[in-house]
Amino acid sequence: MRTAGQAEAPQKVPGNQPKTARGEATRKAILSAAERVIGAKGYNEASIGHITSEAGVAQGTFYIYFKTKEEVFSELVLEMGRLVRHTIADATQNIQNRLEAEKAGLSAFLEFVRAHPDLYRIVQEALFVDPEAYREYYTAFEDGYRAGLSAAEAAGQISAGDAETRAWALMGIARALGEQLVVFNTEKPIPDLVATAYDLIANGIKP
Amino acid sequence: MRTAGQAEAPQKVPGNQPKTARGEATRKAILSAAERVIGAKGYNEASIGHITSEAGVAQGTFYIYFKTKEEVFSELVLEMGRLVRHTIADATQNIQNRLEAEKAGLSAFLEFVRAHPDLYRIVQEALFVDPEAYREYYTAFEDGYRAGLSAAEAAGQISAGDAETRAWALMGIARALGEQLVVFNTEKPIPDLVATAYDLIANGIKP
DNA sequence: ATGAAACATGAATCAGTATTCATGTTTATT
DNA sequence: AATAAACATGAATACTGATTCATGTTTCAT
Repeated sequence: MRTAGQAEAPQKVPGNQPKTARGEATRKAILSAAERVIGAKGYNEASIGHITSEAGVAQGTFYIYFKTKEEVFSELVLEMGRLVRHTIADATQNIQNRLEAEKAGLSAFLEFVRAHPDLYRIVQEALFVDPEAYREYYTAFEDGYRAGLSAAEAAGQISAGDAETRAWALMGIARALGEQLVVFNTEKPIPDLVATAYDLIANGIKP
Repeated sequence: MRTAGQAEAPQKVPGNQPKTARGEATRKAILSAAERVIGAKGYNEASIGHITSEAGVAQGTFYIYFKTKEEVFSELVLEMGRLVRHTIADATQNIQNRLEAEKAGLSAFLEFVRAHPDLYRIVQEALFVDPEAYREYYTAFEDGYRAGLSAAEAAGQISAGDAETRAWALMGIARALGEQLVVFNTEKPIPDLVATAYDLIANGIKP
């Protein structure tokens, strides 16, 4: 475990790591069922019974792999964070110009959100179920974002301005548009959303 | 109703409207206690017992004024919506220039959020507890926002661009900065946040 | 002043559901 | 093929907490 290669937080030990292929598969099935069920019903309405029956295992099996209901939830939030950051990093890593990277990153984020609406809602709910995971999720983002903006400013690719506040504002834009897709089911195609947002981010709205 | 003047939604009948001054006071006490308790602990952790004891009344008294736990929650979300819209409308109504109005509105919003952190968290949680109230909250905002942007565009006060998407993006910025205050407890003074955000909104970040 | 409507009480009900556990079954190693 | 460790089961436990209700108390119109 602790996956050399990525090196994520080494703190808390998971309930139980599977030691055979069968166990591995069962754990994954439960995690994936939890994503769907919690994403759809919310944390409180989603019972262990719902999750295990969706996963096709007995109720007690859940506790072989997770200590508590909250633990599986936290794991989902962490996974969401890793996936999103990875997706965005992939989409932007070869782009030198910051403004172009901004556009590509936003687009990749929105595609991801549309493909994983459950994970999106789970992160929202983390504010109440697991506040620390929630803060970590956004703080990890903000760290990278701010660093990118500072570098771009130093390189003269963007104008001067407080990188931290800008990072939060830009994340807010992405989040709001993601919510359009997942919660409000807008008809607008992602490229249109990205185009409008990009124009706002690059040029502002002054005449 | 699309809000002529005040005229809020007349649809659903509340559990029970008080008919005496005493009842009025008790109902208000419960509602206010609910705001504090639910805001602090979240919907699920906040029990009726917590709320009534915070309000200084017996448990059964709750059900004289509210049919269910969910009903008091929904009422809080509605109240939050009314208050925020009212606050922003007040702060911007005498400002002709759209960009200036944007700045004043954002500032008023952030001050409000700082003064009512509980209400802010309650709206977030509505996505799971009462999704319809959540959508109404943001849709009501968006309606006004979009109309304002369209008018400003027609008047040549801002550049051309899709008003709906812009409205969502700008709301996203406000929301993200509000979260900075309430969830992440930033040290930055509100005027600094507003200044950075305003520069972004007006001019963008291109060099 | 008085009776009916409003309001208030808090103990009892009732249901849901997270978690545990005693008991089997499967897998991997020898 | 035998055995210990892993894995799986689902019924039983244990507890929480929303809602109800039978019984007072207060308010107010007459």
